[in-house]
Amino acid sequence: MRIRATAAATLPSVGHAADIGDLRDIVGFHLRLAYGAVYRHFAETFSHLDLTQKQVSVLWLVADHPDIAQTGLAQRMRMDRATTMAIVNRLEARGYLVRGKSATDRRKQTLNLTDAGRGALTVAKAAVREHESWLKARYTPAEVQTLIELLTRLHE
Amino acid sequence: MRIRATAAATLPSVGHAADIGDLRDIVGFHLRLAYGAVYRHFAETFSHLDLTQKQVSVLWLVADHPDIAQTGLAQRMRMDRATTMAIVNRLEARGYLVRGKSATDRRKQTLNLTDAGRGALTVAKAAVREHESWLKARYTPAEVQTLIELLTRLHE
DNA sequence: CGAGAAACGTTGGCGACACTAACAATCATC
DNA sequence: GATGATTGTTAGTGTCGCCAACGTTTCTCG
Repeated sequence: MRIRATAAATLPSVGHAADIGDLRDIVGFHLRLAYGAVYRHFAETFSHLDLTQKQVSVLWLVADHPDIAQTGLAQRMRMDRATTMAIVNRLEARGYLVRGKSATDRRKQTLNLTDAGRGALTVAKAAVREHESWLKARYTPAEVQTLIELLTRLHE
Repeated sequence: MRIRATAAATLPSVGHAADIGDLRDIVGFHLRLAYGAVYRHFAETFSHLDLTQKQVSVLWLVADHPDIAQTGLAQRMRMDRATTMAIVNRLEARGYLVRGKSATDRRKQTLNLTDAGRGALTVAKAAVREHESWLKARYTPAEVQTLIELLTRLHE
């Protein structure tokens, strides 16, 4: 991700009146914009950690599921096997997790966090909480539940 | 995007029981999964057209706003100027839109659809309708409204 | 049991995008 | 009229999604 503390925005600021016509009725359009906004804020919040959403999710899942295989990760995150490889490689190179041999199935490998990985995850979780409260600030608790419920129907 | 009619999925199918632990409470996580699911379905629906969400959105917006400048597009779609360039270049290369000189401001350029672009948009809009009904099939009309409303708060 | 099918990890390649950084031309403003 | 901002542009980097193909290992089924 490589986020700098940066200035020099090339992203034109929107003066709050950009009409988008019929596009306003397209759920997919709003989903994309919302995703983009959240993605950007996440990147900001994590600029000091140099971690992406994906990377944090992987650390998180590996912590929750020791000895998980790459395929398990891929399933839970709806990722391609190849993409999973790339992410695991990156995290392994940074010393946040290690691959091991599976005892039960020699095709598989186990994934586990290192101490450094656990440390990074702890810091990352704090940042996630911050990010989430930025996000949730626009909603009542009930609305948050509704939103999660509605989004879940989309990916289940 | 380059979508083939394809077989040979490298994306492991998920057997509907993938537990994700605490991650279940993270709005951002659901948003990412939902976005991914919608993105994938969109790509499928548009495989015969070879158009991405972004490209369709740009065609749509240019049709609604003749003579719009690239900055206008970028604002409405929350895109980087550089990214906007890339997309406009692609669409121009395919003969779907043309750049022209602005009469009022010689820094700006006007964007307009060609006949081919209008034709593509017409077909694309039909595909969008199909895509949207796939998406909306999981919701009541009221829920659709709620979802749009909640998502809008995230990007406005 | 043994052969073929399936799963797992791996690699390489392509395309889409986001973001940065820097530049020239053109306004806008004082 | 000089200064600073805006617009389009190019170039580069990094993330990620998907496909294709391969070797190893396991499963399935005749």
